[in-house]
Amino acid sequence: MTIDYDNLASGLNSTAIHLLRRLRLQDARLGIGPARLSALSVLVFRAPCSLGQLAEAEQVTSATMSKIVSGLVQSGLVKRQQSAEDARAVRISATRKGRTLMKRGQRARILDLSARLENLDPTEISCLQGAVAILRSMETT
Amino acid sequence: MTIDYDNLASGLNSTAIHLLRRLRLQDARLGIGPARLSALSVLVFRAPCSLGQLAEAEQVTSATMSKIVSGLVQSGLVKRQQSAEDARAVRISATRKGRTLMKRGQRARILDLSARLENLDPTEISCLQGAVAILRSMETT
DNA sequence: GCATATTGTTAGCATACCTAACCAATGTCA
DNA sequence: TGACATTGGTTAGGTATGCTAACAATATGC
Repeated sequence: MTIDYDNLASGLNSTAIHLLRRLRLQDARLGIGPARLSALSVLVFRAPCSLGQLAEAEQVTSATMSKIVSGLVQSGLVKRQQSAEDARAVRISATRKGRTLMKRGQRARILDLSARLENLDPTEISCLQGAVAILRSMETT
Repeated sequence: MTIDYDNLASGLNSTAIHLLRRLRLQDARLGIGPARLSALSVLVFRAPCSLGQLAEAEQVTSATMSKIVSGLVQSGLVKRQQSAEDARAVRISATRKGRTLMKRGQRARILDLSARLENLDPTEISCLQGAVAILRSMETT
């Protein structure tokens, strides 16, 4: 059996981009875009970290992450603090406002994507969960 | 059994954004980004269409799609033609160069994402294929 | 014929990505 | 100890991509 990897790759590209476009609409109501939300969730659900660590977790350059963080700081969702171990580095953590927004953000997702997920049967759900896990493991390969 | 829809939704968001970031790096070598590639693939693998139809297929506004198409036209990958049925409308189709690129693009994906897909076992592959199909059907819900 | 709806383009704005350049702090080695 | 290399982060410049608003041309329906 020949597996059409190209077709699958193309399908992943297209579904990913469409999914993000839909989520972008939802996120706009929170006044925050996908990149900022993704970075903020790392800080809220994992731990405060350095800018370089955050950039690595999010797979962008530190230049890009510096800008994303600046936007988050401006919105009062995260704060930059001088690192105790290294004077070059900064430690970035979520503010109370940022943590609250993540909770509200999750609520908004329930109304849209999660609601659509609820229309699926359990095999489809576990299929998606499996796909997420696979793609995650591929990220670290 | 309680399904954590929020966690799955969040996982889908995060894996989608990371996947696209990785693809963006690859696509830059082809001189085309994910949005243009997605639009081009609609024209190549489905059919030429109007700008509004393309915008709808890609779930963006016609203003956005006008810009994406302008970039594709500038790269010689698609062409705009006056519609025969409606003087307001344009008909957008892939050029030979655009069709060739889709083939070459697919080849380049083999070297990156497709290559990583090749490391997966068949159950993982069919899981991803299933996920793409599920997400596609969710798009039209 | 005229009011309204449709189609697509452009302007303006914001976000998100990159590379390049730069500076300060830290680490390494003779 | 000091010269040099590396690290960490910021800013500038540029491109792409998303939106809304405004507009012109065309199509539709009364």
